[in-house]
Amino acid sequence: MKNQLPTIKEIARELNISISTVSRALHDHPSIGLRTKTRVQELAKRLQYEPNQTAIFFQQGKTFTIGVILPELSEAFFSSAISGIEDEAHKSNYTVLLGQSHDSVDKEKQLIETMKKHRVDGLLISISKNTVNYEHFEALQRYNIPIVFFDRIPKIPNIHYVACNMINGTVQAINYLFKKGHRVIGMINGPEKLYATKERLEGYKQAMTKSRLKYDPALVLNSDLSKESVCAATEQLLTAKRRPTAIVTFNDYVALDAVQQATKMNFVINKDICFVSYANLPLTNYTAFPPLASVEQFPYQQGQKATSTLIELLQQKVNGSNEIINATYYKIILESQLVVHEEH
Amino acid sequence: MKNQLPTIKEIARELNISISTVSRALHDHPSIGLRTKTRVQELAKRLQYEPNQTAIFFQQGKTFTIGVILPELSEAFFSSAISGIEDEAHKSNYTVLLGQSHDSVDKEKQLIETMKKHRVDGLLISISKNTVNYEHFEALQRYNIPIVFFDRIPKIPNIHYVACNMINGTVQAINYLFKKGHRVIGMINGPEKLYATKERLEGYKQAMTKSRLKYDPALVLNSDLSKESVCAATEQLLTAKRRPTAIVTFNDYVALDAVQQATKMNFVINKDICFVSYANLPLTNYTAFPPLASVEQFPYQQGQKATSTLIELLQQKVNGSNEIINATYYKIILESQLVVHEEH
DNA sequence: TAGTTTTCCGCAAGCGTTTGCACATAGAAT
DNA sequence: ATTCTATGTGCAAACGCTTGCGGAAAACTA
Repeated sequence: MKNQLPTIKEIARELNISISTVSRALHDHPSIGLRTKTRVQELAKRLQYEPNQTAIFFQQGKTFTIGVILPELSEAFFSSAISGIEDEAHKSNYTVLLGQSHDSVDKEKQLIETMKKHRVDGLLISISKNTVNYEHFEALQRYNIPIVFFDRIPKIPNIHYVACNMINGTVQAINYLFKKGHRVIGMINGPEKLYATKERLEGYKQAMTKSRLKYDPALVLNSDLSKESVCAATEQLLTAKRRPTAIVTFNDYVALDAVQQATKMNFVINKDICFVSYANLPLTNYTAFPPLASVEQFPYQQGQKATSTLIELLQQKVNGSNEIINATYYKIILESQLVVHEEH
Repeated sequence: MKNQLPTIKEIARELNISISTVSRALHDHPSIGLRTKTRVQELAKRLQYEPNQTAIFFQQGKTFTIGVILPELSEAFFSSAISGIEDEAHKSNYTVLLGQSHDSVDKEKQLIETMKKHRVDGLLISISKNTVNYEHFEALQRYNIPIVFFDRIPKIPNIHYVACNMINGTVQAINYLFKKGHRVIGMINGPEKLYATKERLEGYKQAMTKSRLKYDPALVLNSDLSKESVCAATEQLLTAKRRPTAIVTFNDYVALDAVQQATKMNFVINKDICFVSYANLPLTNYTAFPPLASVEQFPYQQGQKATSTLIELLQQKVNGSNEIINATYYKIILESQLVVHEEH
């Protein structure tokens, strides 16, 4: 009752042929006669033979597995992204090995070790927001494991990445508000060091100058995204002498907190003060005062694109001569897009 | 410039000892002299040697990988669950291979094939809501791959599972409403065939009879969770001659849709009509009229528990005599819990 | 000193597959 | 009949590692 799974060896024995013939027959190799080919295939089916992938992985030095490291699975953005990743990987018969860093650098390093051990063919990474040191990524070069970063990308030169251009989306957001007559527009931005924060600020500046409103630094506040800091920022903006009539917030959650705070301060939403944000989460359909518009960042598509890029990279590695120093790096920018919710 | 990774073979050659000695030295095997042990370990470190896991996987017939199949990663419940799974697996040095079925039976079958190919040690599954046939799970028995189902569990006898008892939570919900003075309590339930639906109904009946309110089938409506069907159900309940003053809804999203519909019909929420639901999503903090209370189902904990159970099962397989017919099946029930939001 | 134990290490098999190469058998061409 | 080409098939090595077993050298016992 060993219940051992059948191997090509058994098939070979039972048919009195060599294992190499069996292997080739199973792969439809041209140099195998039709007779034996069918005999083998039929017995294989009867025995419910399935190749032992671990043996093949080992033998081929390839696992058809891509590792994914991201900060937090339960965040809507990332769960959409991983969804796109998984779907895209599955199309090309790759599987997804998963790890979340919980925004901890240590965990991130550990995960990279694990991925390395598991000999993933490639890696998709969205870095932890505390990561400032990038050696652990570079170490992977030795192993010839390509990485494609997505969304949260490190600031080092020679990397592949997929990201969403927030500048453009921000410009659209400001222009939208401008067209609705707003002239004093505030911004509650994210943590200063984040790339995403910089891009939003950049977009803000561009749009303001283009609209011939001058850029007033007092109207742009950073927050660490906690409820407290958002409320504080909201209060500061709404009590300033140059009070904005509209505020662009770092994401939908920030917008919701800000709306709450503004309401508490007896401002009438969409009359005294309007909000526009990023993310376009489904929940905004249900809130009393959703942001007037949201900049959509297409997490699912980002995930898909990052995955297809990685897989392309992997194909190149197989086909091309091993040692072409691949001097070209993919830097893929998806455009963000303003989605307007209310039409009144 | 082959950039080949070092193997124990190289270490052996360089030190003029056998590979078995190297292997044992690396594993701190007692029968290796301290001298050679340190020599080996130092060279290994210098060469940045790392064992080739795929070789080990193959050799040991074990991958330290657990497969996870669930319907939809971007649903809040499942993204929390996977988060718990990943965290728990990581604690025991297991990795997570991921697949989402998108509630499609075919995809689910494919994924099981993939997982089988990858020789995962065990499987965690939350079945697609369309799955009625369970052969593809049973086929895994042959491979000695244990499965632990979680949350969405199939109706077959001999399985391991982790689930959340919704009966109790439902009873709590009804009692809560009862204490607040409600005597006519409606329910917008989910798709009829779902186990979760049955449990909620069961809890509803129990609580109603216990509170000496008789069970009125007209007050319980099923929905397919789409916005349309929820609105229809809401309308039907609110226009019935025996109109409920409170409604228990299948989950928070349903509650939000129902609230919208009720508002549209000029009912004043929390006065004319109250809502209680399941899930306790964070978004409910932000909505204008969140449900008064929510039954929390602890997805993260469910994920954790399912994972630790599976790992325990895997240990047993290793230790115990191979052929103990393990007649005991884990049937783990977490208790749901009512979380009250408003205190007025 | 001879026998006994302990300490340390190497040999080789085995895990399941793929694949370059040699080789056998057939029929075709000379 | 002899040489030549297809056409099939088998041999054996390789992938990197673990592990049972046997055996040499060193340490100890009497």
